[in-house]
Amino acid sequence: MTEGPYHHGNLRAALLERAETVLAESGADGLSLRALARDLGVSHAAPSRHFRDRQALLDALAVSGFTRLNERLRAAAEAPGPVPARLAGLGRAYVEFAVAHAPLLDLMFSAKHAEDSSAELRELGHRSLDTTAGLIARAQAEGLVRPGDPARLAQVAFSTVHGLATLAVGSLLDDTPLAEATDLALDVLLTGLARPHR
Amino acid sequence: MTEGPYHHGNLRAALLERAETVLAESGADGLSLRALARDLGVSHAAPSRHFRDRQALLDALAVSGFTRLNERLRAAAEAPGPVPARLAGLGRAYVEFAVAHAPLLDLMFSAKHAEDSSAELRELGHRSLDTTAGLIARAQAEGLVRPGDPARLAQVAFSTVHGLATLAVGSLLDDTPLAEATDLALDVLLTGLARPHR
DNA sequence: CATCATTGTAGTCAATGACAACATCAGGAG
DNA sequence: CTCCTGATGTTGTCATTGACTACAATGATG
Repeated sequence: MTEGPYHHGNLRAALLERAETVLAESGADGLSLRALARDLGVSHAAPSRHFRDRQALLDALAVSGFTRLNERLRAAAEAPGPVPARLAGLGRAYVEFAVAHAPLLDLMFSAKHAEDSSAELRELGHRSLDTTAGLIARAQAEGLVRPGDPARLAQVAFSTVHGLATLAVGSLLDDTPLAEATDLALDVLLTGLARPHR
Repeated sequence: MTEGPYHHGNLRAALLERAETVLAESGADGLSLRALARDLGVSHAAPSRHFRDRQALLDALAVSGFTRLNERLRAAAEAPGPVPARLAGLGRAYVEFAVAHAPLLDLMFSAKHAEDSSAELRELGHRSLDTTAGLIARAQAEGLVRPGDPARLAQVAFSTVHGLATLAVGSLLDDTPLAEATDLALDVLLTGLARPHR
């Protein structure tokens, strides 16, 4: 009404940034395009210039989330040290990220994305799996992990940590400290993946 | 307008039944109290007599889902046969249920429930874990599973199958048949849980 | 300077959740 | 039998929201 230039300057980025905050605080259900516009001091229809509809914004958030997650995972996978320790680090990194950004993870794995961005999200999800599969393949080469398609073993590893994060967010771990539950899960997982000796 | 007795007779049950169908077909986001009322031929405010608000209906659906899931799990746990086979059956039963009722599972584990029903949901979630823990304790008694708090080992087992179901629903298993992914995950899990020989 | 795609605004519509006031019905108290 | 009362359903209304349309300001480009 009273101030500011006609054009915001970088509304798209501002929308995404504000949306991330709201998502973290109130979950995806609490995200309203009009509320975002109000927060940023623009008109209620301005967001539509950057996101076709609400779902498009949610999709963009999911993409951003996967990108950041993949960076973390790659960093963990490329850390120095023996391969099994790196695998465990990868798992811990995933659980930490998932619990710290629970509503975002929900978005990332929720199955209701537009057809086109769905392809991109699958692609990004695969990158997470590929990172894990790469490390598993390396462990196999060192004779530390059972033989088998690394991609499929990565699915199993991923399932374990993702499920654990879900339980944690859902308050189903009770008084078990998350770190302890994570360590136990990773121990069971890595033991199960290990090459059967003898 | 033109027909039917003033009182529906069993609106609450009818709402829940219809809501389950809509949930399965369109997900939780597609659930509208007014649409339900239209479907059942009652006025738009009638549902409010049975569910304080939309969330209360979703909570009731989640409770119903957990109850049915627990029945399935109990049946699998009490099936005849050796304990390890029953553990695997329990896992398969979970994955099947989760994939067949993906939006319902989302609801059950989504963290945005009213404070009071949240307690009931946690309680029901624990029953699932307890069923698993009971079977694990039995396996420990037979010397088949590593020592340790059965409740915590059950958390790990639960994580694995729940995460696997999430991956499957999110189309992240690619062309891997779900049954094969499940078998592999259960093999890794049960191997990891097994008592370390020697 | 003139043009025009981009970006933002103002106005509108239908759908929805929530609420309030009123209507109907069933069953018990007297 | 009559009256009362609580449970259940209806009608009316409001604010919020997503989506759409027409219009306005901006600034890049020729």
